[in-house]
Amino acid sequence: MDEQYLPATVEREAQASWESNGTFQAPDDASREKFYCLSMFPYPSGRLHMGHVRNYTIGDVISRFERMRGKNVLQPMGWDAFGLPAENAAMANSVPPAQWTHENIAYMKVQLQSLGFAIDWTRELATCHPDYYRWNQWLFLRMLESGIAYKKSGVVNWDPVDQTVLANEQVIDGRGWRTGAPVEKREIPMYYLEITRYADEMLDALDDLPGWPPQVKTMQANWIGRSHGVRFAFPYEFDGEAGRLWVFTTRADTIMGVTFCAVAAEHPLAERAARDNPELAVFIEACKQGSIAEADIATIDKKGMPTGLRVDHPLTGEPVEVWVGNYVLMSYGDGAVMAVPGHDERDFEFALKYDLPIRQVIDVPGESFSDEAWQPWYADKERGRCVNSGAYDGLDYLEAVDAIATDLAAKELGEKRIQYRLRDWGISRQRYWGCPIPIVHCDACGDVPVPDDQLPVLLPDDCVPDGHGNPLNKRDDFINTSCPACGAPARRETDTMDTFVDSSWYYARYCCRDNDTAMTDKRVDDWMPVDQYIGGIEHAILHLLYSRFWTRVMRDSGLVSVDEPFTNLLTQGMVVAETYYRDDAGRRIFFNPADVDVQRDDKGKITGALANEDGQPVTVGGIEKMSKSKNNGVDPQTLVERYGADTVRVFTMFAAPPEQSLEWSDSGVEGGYRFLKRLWALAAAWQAPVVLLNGGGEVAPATDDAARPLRQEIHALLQQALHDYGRYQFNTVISACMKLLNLLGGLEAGTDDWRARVAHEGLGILLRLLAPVAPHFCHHLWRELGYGEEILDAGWPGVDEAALVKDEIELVVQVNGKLRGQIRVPASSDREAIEQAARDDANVQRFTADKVVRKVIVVPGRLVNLVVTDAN
RNA sequence: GCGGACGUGGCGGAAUUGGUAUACGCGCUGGCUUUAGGUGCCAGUACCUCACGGUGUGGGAGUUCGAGUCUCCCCGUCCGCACCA
Repeated sequence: MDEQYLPATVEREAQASWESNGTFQAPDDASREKFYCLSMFPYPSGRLHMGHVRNYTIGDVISRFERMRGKNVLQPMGWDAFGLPAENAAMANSVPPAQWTHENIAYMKVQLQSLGFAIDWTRELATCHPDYYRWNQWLFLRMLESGIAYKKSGVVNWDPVDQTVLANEQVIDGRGWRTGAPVEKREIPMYYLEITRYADEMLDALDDLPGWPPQVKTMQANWIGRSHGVRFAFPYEFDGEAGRLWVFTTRADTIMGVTFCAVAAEHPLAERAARDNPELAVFIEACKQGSIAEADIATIDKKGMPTGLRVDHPLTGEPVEVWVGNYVLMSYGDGAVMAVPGHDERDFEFALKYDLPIRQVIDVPGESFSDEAWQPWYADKERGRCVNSGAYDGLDYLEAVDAIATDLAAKELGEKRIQYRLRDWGISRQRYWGCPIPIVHCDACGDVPVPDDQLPVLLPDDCVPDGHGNPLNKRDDFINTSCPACGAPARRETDTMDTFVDSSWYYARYCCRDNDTAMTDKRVDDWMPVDQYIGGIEHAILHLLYSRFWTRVMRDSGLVSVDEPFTNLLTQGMVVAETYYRDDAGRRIFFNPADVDVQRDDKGKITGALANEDGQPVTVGGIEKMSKSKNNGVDPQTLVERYGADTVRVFTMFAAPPEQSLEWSDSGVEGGYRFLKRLWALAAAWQAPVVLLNGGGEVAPATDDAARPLRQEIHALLQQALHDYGRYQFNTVISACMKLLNLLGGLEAGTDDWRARVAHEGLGILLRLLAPVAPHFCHHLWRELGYGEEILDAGWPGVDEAALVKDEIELVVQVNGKLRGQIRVPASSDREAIEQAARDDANVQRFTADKVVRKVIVVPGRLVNLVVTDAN
């Protein structure tokens, strides 16, 4: 074998071998134990970034690990190929999004292959392909039939200059990103999916997902936001016209503290009041400025204006002023809220600002009410009792809510109600590069679904967006069609679907990608659910919730038999790196980490950095997520070319556990490379004796006494590595591999038989442990040293329990919890013997001599703690 | 604003889940090898102290024989918020 580790050669050969043997094609064989390992598919943005490399390396390590444990592993890959960036690139380069997307896919596929991922490429799919998106359309039509899909008006960001709908991302500080014009909210008709129909089921099912991180489940539960409360109405009569202002509250017990109501700017009452109140009309118009993003709405200055209208308190009949509030959302509940400034912080601030009355109606133990000192204390449901509330005085939360709901119901003005924060999913996008919504608009028949036999509605692939609306609207060949119902000339819907639709079921399609007559088939049930799903924490809510919803819709349509798509979920951390910059005439210029030289003091502490181009200092700007704007990204391609894929994989897995953020470090990569080179050198040095042993059939482990301590350590490290593989903590797996190498490093394998056997056993274990992480490297050495043909099929190493047995154990001795000594005792020692040995230790006696031992704690295998006090 | 995380040497991180804090790697210091080296190898490296010993896991309190780990309060950083994917 080569004395030198040449990654390019090793990796080329290994990849060619896997390719020609079809090693990673997962057979549809339901008789074998399956493992479906899935990483979130990439958006084909152009080149792989380190976040992709990390995501797919984690998935690949798990796939190879499960395969070596004997499972039939499916690891597919595809492309989330519709989306906004392709339209932006089209505008910048005058290239159709389709062409740009396909070129990116071709390039990134080569990159993925160069990293040696164990992917079954025969199942590759792209969501922009008609074979895929036709099933989006087909299932959408089923949802229309079942009523899950429906049409209603929704609010979008509108750029009045470009006359186009903007994504939240395209709104910067309330203005359109290209025009700088203040963005307006505009209502348009859209299609919605009734995800709220599954709100209860999806919420309750979270308890049955033990393989999901608790924080993700908490986030989903909060997002669904099931709350128990009362929906009730304030009756009114204006100019002889009677009506009801409906609101929802979870704090019906505070209803007697209502001092005003607030409605959204789009609320009918606001519009009515504005008819003869120009000032209010101006205010309402102002409220309609700005983006629809909830984060923006929630952080704006809370402003309001009185409508001059008064409604009646449903229980007391007192008049209650109605205000318009810019913080009230029309899309949530009924677009109106009751305000109880005495017991709600936001209402309290609003009341102070506009000098509205504040009334205490809940007793707050230990707090006294006064206008100056009152802190709006959101009375604890367990403790607060009603005061100043007439008939409800003295009732606790539950009693008060019951009594008030009963009284409201008697007047037919309200009832208890369960409400969700979750809103139905609006899927219409006024964009070109997406899946067409299969609807035809006919003057006579209205909105007519496209019949199944006319699917797919093909998206023209040669449009070039120009930033002024959806280019499909200018494509007569797309728009003009005939009505499927009456045959008259009609127009196609030009809205496309949210790209979250595409990503809501791709995991199922991998299982039956070649089926051109049905969305799913039996093979989907054989592979599903996904055993391990891996992706960024940023998808914790939306993508995962939509996928859980879509799976249930498919289940209820008889397309899959599972309830949940993903049994286990791993949310990987971000890839971050140091930033470097200079401020130049008000502009901040960022330097790539590869283009600066870091300065350190004698202790290795960073003192500054110099730019390579001119040797002048740059500012060290802190650790940030790798991004184009901060120019702190590292190109995986360059690294693979310099060090090989295995080194990149080793570093990526070693630098941090999968869930934590991973900080980039050039010297850390060097460390990974050094490790592989040292291991290679060891294998080269041991080649002769190991190959000799492997040539003679089954190799028995060394039984000599001299081998015992080494074998004990080898198997202890193996045990730790197996434990950490089991919990997917790969950084400590690699740590164990490094320790194994350090341990084996001093062994002269060629000098006698027991050393050769220990070397053979240790190296065999090490190569298999490392194989999922550095697959090309281990594949190569496994063959070179004669262990066998394919390390993937070599079987997973197991701990030799007999080798772990120790004659003597070490224990530490504490006195009052402080470390005072170490003792060695026979492993068979009982509690008394251990305690006596601890008391006898010379250094321990220094600290116990003039004290009284009150208590002795013996933790087997770990420590002895002597609790002492002064003699008196 | 709401929701969810995180905080340990100069740095990334470890701590078998309440039991020796800092494993492994990087960096740094010193030495050896090499024609040379940005290669390789060896040793040292939390802080204070000559030492005995003491201190130390963002800050403050608490539970415990024992807390990085559990509880409460505070500070800081990061992620998501429905049209980025």
